[in-house]
Amino acid sequence: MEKKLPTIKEIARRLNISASTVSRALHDHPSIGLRTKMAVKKLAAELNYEPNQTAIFFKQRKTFTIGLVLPNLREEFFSAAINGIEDVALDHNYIVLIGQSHDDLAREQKLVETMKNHRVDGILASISSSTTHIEHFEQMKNYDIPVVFFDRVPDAKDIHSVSCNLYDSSVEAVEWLIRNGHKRIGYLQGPPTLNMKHERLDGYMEAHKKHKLPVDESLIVSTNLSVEGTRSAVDALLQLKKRPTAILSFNDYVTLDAIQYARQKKLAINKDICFVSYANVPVTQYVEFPPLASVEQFPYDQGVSATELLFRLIDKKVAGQESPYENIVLKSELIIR
Amino acid sequence: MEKKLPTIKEIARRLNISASTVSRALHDHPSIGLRTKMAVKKLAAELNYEPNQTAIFFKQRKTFTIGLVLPNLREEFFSAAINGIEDVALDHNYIVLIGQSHDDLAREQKLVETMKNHRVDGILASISSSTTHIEHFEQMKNYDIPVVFFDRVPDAKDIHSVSCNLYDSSVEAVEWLIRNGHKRIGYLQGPPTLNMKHERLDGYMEAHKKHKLPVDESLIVSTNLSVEGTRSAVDALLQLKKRPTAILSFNDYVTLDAIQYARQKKLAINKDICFVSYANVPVTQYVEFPPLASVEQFPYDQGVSATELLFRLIDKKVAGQESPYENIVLKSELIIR
DNA sequence: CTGTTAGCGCATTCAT
DNA sequence: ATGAATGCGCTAACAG
Repeated sequence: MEKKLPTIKEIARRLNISASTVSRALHDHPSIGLRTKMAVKKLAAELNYEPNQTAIFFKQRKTFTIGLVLPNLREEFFSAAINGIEDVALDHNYIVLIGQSHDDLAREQKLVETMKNHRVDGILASISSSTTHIEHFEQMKNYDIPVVFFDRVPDAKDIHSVSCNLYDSSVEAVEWLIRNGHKRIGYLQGPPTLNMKHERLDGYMEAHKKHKLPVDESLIVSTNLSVEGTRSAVDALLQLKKRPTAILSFNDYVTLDAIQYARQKKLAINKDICFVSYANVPVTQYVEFPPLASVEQFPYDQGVSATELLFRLIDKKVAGQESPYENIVLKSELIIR
Repeated sequence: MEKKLPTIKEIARRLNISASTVSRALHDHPSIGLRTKMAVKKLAAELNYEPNQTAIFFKQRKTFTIGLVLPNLREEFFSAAINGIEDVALDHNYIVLIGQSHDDLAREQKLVETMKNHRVDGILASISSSTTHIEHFEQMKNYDIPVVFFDRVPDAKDIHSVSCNLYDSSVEAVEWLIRNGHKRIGYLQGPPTLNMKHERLDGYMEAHKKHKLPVDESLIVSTNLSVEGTRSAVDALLQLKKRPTAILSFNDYVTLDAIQYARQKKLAINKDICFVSYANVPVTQYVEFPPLASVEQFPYDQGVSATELLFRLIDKKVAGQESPYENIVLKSELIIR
């Protein structure tokens, strides 16, 4: 049975006044007689009247909803980011529509499309590893839906973004390894789509340069982030005649797989081979051999910052102003255990 | 600058026909002349016309949105559940509004309220550990918004739910410990709000009974799931004159904290003390001393099942039928490493 | 085959 | 101080 919620009209009918009077009374409009105002409020309370937000959204052409598109929620990095996003959104009386791309471009496109259909007021996105172009996001300009990328930011101009600068920490991480006596340091990078800014690699190079260490190209390998991809990449490093004594790797998840594999290959972790990584996810505290150091990327703060930026864009949009592209860069921090 | 998207009216105006004709043409209504139909479709394509879904939602009194309220996303259990939920939702062309209660009743209430304001078509919920009543969910009946609880299901009648039966697996888990020679088995339970069905405890008792082992009340302790809560609970067990040789504990997260604490206390894990747990979360594969066994609760399947049930309720609602309360119970499974 | 009318729930402009 | 009229974008009942 469809229940019928009381509407402003129903109240008007019962009181023999017009709907607009009811509307104004409810909004404490100054030019409403106290008597009628009281009567309206009283009846509204009795009937448990609540304005139908969807009607209001429809009229105002706003939904008080933001869309969040990200690769997955499994990684603690993203769930931490959501905490920041949700906190800011709730402060603004907004709520979050969520969608996981599972690193699949087609799914990401479908999600963006669906969110557009729902007329979200803005979109936050961290792109999938298979995202080779961002037309689906750029389309949003036609609908006046601002998009802010965070963490996994595409290599494009004319976008808004929030991310951590990994260059400095990368230099620092590699220098730390060098100071600890390592001379052959492998670099296990992620898939090309996620390496577009080369910050990690540039940092790796710079540290070598500063310490006058030659860079051996064969020490640089890639994984698509899958367990198998990581294993074969690590395998390539271990097969080398002169194998590395340390590996800088894309993120903690990859590193855990890498460490597991190295152990299977009977290497003594932190002795035969050391690992330094990115993300600094909390679960690593429970594992036997966590990376010796990891670059904290402050997911919560990125989430907060991205969402705040998005709200600035939304506010400007309703004010009819153009916004210059903003690319906020936060600092990262090397955490040594 | 507010862009103006083409509307059905605009098309009508340009073609000097009525809006309803345009609407029908776009929907391939049978009784529309081929010529006008083509003309409409052609112009619509040229203008990149897309129906304004929010208007349609408004008219149909549906939002194609479901609300998901859960304690947090950090636990892999919940993020796995979301995968199931999202997959089913997307199949139905629905999208998911998300909200984390962070185990705070007030926040849970606010989230439910907000989702109601957004007129979600249904709500999926896993209650917070501080949820002592469910009035805020029951209120949803007044708005014809069906609610399905999953995993953390409140102890109430007249609700819909999907959960795992933990009784059998609990018996099995404890019996497994007993068969492995343990005679004093501690039980580290969660907060009272999450133990309402006592399935774990009943199973624990039953296994003792079957094997004619006495149950020592002092072996049963509780944690509020915080690290400190878990530590002091474990501490209580370790302080006992006759300390347990094994502990059955609320879930893997609690267990990881418990194990960490036991190690700090210089106990040899799996020798001085063994752990068996619930949830079987994947991260445990990376840790040095995972629980020896864990009860798989199939979060993905729970998510799928709960969402399917929710859609059945939504469909019946639009068909104007009453639905009997459904409480789906899935099997759990003890996974031994 | 197509147009006219009405209405979803609300806010707002223009009258009175 | 209040009511009538209008419109947001779309669909559908009713009329030709």
